[in-house]
Amino acid sequence: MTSASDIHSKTVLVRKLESIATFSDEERQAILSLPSQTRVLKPGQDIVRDGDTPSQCCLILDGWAYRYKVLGEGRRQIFSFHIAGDIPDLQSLHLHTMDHTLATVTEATVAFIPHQSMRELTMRYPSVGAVLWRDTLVDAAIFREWMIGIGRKSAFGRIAHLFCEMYLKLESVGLASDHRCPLPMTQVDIGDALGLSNVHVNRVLQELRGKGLITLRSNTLVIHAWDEMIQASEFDPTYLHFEQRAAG
Amino acid sequence: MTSASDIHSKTVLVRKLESIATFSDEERQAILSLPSQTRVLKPGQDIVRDGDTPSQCCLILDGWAYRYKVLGEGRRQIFSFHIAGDIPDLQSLHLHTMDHTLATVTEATVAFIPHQSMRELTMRYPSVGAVLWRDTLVDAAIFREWMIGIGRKSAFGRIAHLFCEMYLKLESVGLASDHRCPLPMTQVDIGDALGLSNVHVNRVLQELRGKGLITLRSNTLVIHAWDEMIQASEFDPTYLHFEQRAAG
DNA sequence: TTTCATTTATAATCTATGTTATGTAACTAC
DNA sequence: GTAGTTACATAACATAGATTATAAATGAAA
Repeated sequence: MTSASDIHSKTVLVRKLESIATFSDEERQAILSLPSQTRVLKPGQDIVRDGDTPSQCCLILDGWAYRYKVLGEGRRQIFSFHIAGDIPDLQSLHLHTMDHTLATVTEATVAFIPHQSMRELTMRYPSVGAVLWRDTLVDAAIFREWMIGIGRKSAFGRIAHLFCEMYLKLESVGLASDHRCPLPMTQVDIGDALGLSNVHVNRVLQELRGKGLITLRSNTLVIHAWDEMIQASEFDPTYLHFEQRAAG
Repeated sequence: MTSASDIHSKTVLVRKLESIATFSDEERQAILSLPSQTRVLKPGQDIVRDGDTPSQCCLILDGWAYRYKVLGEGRRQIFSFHIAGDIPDLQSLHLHTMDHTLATVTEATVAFIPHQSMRELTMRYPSVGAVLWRDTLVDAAIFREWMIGIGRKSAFGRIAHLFCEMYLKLESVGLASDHRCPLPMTQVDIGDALGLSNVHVNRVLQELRGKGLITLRSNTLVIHAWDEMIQASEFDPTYLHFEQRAAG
């Protein structure tokens, strides 16, 4: 639990938003000055539930989270995985009733920011509001890309695509490099995200390993053959809408 | 082709946005005063293409549109169907490169509104901007719901769910009532939206008819057994985030 | 070090849905 | 009114991935 003047927690937010936009110093400062309350949560713990009407949103500072909805007979669909810098329930700012649940994958440190403060920020700095809007639009673009996978790609292509996506998301905020990244979700989680059974996820993982494309051990993914992976999964990063920056 | 002072074209936009929000007279007037250029398009015509960087967005005045992306070997994933009042490419206001294509299903009348005018509107009336943002968030909520269907529901449940959703969307803007609505897409389109082959879509339609749940003829859908349909498809309209209005 | 729970691995069997093929009905365009 | 085109319907066969079952690793807890 930290005080409202804790600036460090929002640097991860600035870093994330700067992967899809640019800010002036004043805008950056306004984001860093947002009030927030930090908390550490256990793995597998719900943060906001389907049906809730939250009055704050949740910034991930460390660890992983995911969004899901449960159906009858134990079926579950996972919509997204989230990492440090993400605000996975930013949509609750304008959709007052949650239509799904947000939960932790790993132990996670999260900062809660009051909706009221977010609204004041977007009113005072409409250009920051536009970036937050943009962030929710990228979120939607990722949903569309997942729809393509679940609807029209093989299990092999789907899993390879997810791995490429997660690697690039982590790399874009400095949490991965050299085609190596953390990947803490279970095979059941991967299946529920991609519309597959855990058994079939396991089969495909063996296949990916057998072909020498990846290593996946102790929650660490290494992609050995990036080009083959993006080709096999028809991966094109356009949909992530990263801000283009001069290389260097 | 109409002049910039054509107010009637924006009344369908106001009607649509009032299905998910409320406006003051001044806000309503500001929306009606947006400049636009109207055009009539043939069925199956692309409006904005994957890779384009449009400087306007497209308001549907009449007819149906849909969004899709094509993969290799003729595979196609449809992301959404759109009706009068929708701005299917509103996301292009903040995502500058299209990551999919928008096209007409039927002959359609559309109004193009310059991004610049939309930006000015959101700057002058932040509350209107919030409603437009909200509209893109509902769009994303519908993507999530489709992911559930494609990932975790049977073909039967998916198709029934789509029919319930389209009926409610049309009803909410006064384009349907009595569980009867237009449904102009082909069985191939339905398959590409729900991750099914056209053959299987046909099988399931026969089954829906055989059980007396629906009639579907000449692009008109009638849902005879609403309760059974929503039960079979696990349909819960919360995700559409309609503005609650006092019944009357 | 043993216990308990979770995750991963693997095999055998089954099924929902895909694929291919063909015919018919409904529109469109002269 | 006929030709061409598109959409719908149906059958036979094929398969990707589901289901069920079991057990081996792994890791946390005591």
